[in-house]
Amino acid sequence: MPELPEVEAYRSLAEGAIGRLIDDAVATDVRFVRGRADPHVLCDTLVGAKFVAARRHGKLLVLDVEGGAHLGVRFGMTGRLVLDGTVGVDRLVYSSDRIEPAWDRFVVSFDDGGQLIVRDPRLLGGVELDPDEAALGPDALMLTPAQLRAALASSVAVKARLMDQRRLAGVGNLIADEVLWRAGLAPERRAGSLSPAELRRLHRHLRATLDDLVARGGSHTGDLMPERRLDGHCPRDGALLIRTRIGGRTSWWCPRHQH
DNA sequence: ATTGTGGCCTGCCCGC
DNA sequence: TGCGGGCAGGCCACAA
Repeated sequence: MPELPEVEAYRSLAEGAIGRLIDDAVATDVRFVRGRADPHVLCDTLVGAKFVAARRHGKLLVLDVEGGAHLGVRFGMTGRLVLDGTVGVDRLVYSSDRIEPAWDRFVVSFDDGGQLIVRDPRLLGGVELDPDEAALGPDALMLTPAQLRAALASSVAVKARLMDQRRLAGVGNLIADEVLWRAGLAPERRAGSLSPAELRRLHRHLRATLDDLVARGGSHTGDLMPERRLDGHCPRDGALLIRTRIGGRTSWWCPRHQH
C-alpha cells in the first residue's frame, strides 16, 4: 500500500505537472474531498492556476498552487496517481490492477490536453485544500537520531509509535514490520525502553530500509514481505513467524531474533 | 494531553 | 456456479 516509497514515486511523477495551466478540476465523488473546504471552492482554486512545486511530507503529497494555496493528496492504501496516462507505481499490494473509470476520484485537466488523476478503488485516500502539515511529525527519510529518540519517548509499543504520523511521518504497517525485523527489535517492546544502542540501531535500519525500499520501488519489496503469511518463516534464521495485533494492525515478527 | 478503539470504504479470496 | 463473510490498513472521530 502507499507508504513513503510509493508517495515519493508519486511526487516524482507529479513534477511533470508543474507549470502547466489548469483549465478544469473535478471531484467525481464528493466523499473524496476532505477537510473543511467546499469541493467547489477547492476546484475553483485550481482552475486558471498552475502547480509550482510537488513536495512530500510522510505519506502526504503536497502540490503547491500558484497564488499560495496547497493541494494535499492522500492515497490511503489503494490510491494511485496517474499523469498523462502514466501510472506512478506499477504494482500496489492490496489494490486492484483493473481500470475502472469510476475509480478516478479526482481529475485535473490541463490546457495542453493532459490530465493528473487520483485513482482510488476504495475511498480511503482523499484530496484536501491547505492540509495541516504541522500536525505531521518529521519526515521519516530525514529523521535525525535525536528526533527518533523524541518520537519514541513513550510507554506505547514501539511499532505503534513508529506508525504514529504525528510523531514521525511516512512509516506504515509493512515498513514498520520490515524495519523492526531488520533491527532485531520486537514490535511489542515499549518504545521508551530502547537503550541508546538499540535506538541507534533502529535509526540506522530505518534510514537504510527506506532508502532501500525507495530504490526497489515500493513498501512491499522488503525482505520480510514474502513471509508475512500463515506458516511464514524468518528469512534470517528460519524461525516460524509470529502474528500479533499491535496498534490495531496485523504484525508479523520473528520470536528468535527480535527482542 | 495521551492513548486505545471502532468505523469508513470496497476489491478480493475462501468456504459452503 | 453464486453468495456471504472476513480480511486488508490509512486515517479520523471519539472515548477514556
